[in-house]
Amino acid sequence: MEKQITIKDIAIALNISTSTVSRALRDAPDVKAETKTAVKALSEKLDYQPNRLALSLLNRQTNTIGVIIPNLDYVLSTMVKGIDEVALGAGYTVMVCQSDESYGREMVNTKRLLDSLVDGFIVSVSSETKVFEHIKKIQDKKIPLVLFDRIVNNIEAPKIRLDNIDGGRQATEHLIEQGFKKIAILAGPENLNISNKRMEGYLQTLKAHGLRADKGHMIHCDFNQQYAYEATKELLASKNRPDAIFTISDRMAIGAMLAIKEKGLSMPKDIGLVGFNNEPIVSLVTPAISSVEMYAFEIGKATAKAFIEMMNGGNDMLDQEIIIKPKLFIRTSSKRI
Amino acid sequence: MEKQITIKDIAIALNISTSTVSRALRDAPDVKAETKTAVKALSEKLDYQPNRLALSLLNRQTNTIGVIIPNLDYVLSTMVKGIDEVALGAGYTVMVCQSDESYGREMVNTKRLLDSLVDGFIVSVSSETKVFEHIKKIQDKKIPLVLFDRIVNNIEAPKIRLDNIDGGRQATEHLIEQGFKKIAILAGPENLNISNKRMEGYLQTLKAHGLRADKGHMIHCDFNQQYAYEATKELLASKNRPDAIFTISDRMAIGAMLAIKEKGLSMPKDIGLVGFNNEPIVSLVTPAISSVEMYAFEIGKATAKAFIEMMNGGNDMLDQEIIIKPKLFIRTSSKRI
DNA sequence: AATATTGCCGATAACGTTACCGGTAACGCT
DNA sequence: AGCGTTACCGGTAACGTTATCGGCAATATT
Repeated sequence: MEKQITIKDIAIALNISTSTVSRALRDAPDVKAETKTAVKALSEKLDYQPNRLALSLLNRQTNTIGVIIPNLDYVLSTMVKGIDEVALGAGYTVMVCQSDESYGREMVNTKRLLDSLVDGFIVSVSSETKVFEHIKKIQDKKIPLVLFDRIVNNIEAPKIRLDNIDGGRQATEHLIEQGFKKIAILAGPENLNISNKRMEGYLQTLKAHGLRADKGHMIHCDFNQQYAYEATKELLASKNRPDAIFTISDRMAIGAMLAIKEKGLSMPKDIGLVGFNNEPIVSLVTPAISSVEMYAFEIGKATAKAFIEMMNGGNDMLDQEIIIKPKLFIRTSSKRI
Repeated sequence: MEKQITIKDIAIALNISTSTVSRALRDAPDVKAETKTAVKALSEKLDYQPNRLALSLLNRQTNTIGVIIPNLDYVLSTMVKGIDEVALGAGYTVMVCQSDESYGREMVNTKRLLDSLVDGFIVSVSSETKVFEHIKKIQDKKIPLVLFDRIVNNIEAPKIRLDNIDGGRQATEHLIEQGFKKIAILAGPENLNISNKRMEGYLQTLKAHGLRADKGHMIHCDFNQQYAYEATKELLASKNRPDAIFTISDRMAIGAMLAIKEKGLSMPKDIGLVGFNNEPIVSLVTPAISSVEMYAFEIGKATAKAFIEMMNGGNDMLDQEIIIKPKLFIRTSSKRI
């Protein structure tokens, strides 16, 4: 709010031109050593900081990345941390905007950042988003875009994501190995890609082992422990009660656990349980819950790296898809043998 | 990256001056209606968006708030959500930078945002920060600053925080009421204000009830469940074993719970436990943990409101301190009667 | 001695926008 | 007819910075 120190101030004080000040500060070869030291000394003394707005206007780049995410839960926070780390190292500042799982908010955020404020976008779409015009608008303006985690298939951009099918496969495979026969799945909203992929892995694995996928054992519910709790209560009350539950998030696993305990059933004897994300919490509850680690921090770092590579002219990356392999951590909740 | 549409393009296309285009777009009174409609139609067609950088350079304001926080845990995420909501409504964009509890990162982030990128700061300092020159620098430049949650006392700025003493008091009072006599406290790093205040409430309450505060029952440890777990193991092994533990965060409470269970002790019979933050998780573990709700979302909203008020010329707010009252939620882990 | 090269620096334009000043034409008033 | 008023619009400067060009000495080259 105070008047900023500018190169003009320094120029006037030293009775030289702003051009020379600018050159001296950037150590250009055609400035007398004497002048350079004088300029540097004074700018140090006045605590001169170049105005990044002016530079951005001139260079048409802000060194800022717009990150749009649906919320700040454990997984996404961790991913953002990874993005942050790499971006900072490469000289970028990160602007994080939460869409709060709302399509409207996502659009508003995109529009705001689009007004020449960011050099590019890193986006994970909200679960509510079904139309992608705002995303395509980014690309129409030829602004670099990288998608991560919750990706959109029919958009041509570098994509960094977990191998969700494999995650679903590992969880299901493990439950089958442990002797569970009637494995239910608690999935997320119906149009949520990551959820559907995990379910795909689940279905593939059941089929591969000649097991039938019971329609009543495939539940879609909101990404939320309360819903998971209620859905599990229903599952446990149904006449074809499952003997294991695979939930596509740890929050949901904990909701399920609550319902299981309430029913007086024990894990893993009566019911096996496997979650997803491998949040720290799963090893702190009793019984500790098996869960699929998705390496969120690594995904974040890989995303930022892909973004930076793209900024450095990697337009050949448009069809690249980096797929991180998950890994199941087996704990008490599902370990029978 | 693509050439942006500017008022110049519109001016040339309509064969008028940029000044007129600018006025037409802003509905200035001295533009012919005919011209206005032509300008608006064309700018609509070309999808013209004003360049915020140019505007910011001109007006010396970016409509951006720099938010600096130590990490993105549950509490801070929730606070950021509150800040976001209010800021967005007031036309501000929020730039969130994590310092990762590191003094160095905090300084770097502050410096970056200071380069004429943000109109003001909303800061929660890292637990590692003991020197506040970077914060004072913000004020030297007369840039609005609001502190929240982890505040710094000897800086004159609006402060929004929880009544941490009262939180510590409520937790301790409750444990005493339930008949616990030897109440230990697991606190955070020694220079962390919020931790010290909660401990102050704890000490005050013990004293008020004529209870002695055992030095060995006051543990400082890192803000982290692993450390809490180990600290609790030691506590339980000591000859003067406490009969209740108050931890200043829920993460620590869960670490403590692990150690208690491992030792084969039961809550609340052998040991009472109270946490802080009231994260959703505490009601999902067994036993459910009593915890002090700190209304993080409200604190976030109040912070952003104070910030905006300050931007609108409220320099009289410099000594204002908004203090949110916490509320203990009693659950099984501490309920004896 | 004439020319070329080098070292150093200043002026200008540009990035996109708006505030401010000024100008022109048409019209109304005396 | 002469003046002021109104409606509308254009030109310029400014925000802070750097790229580009050009200029002027001093030195080096032939």
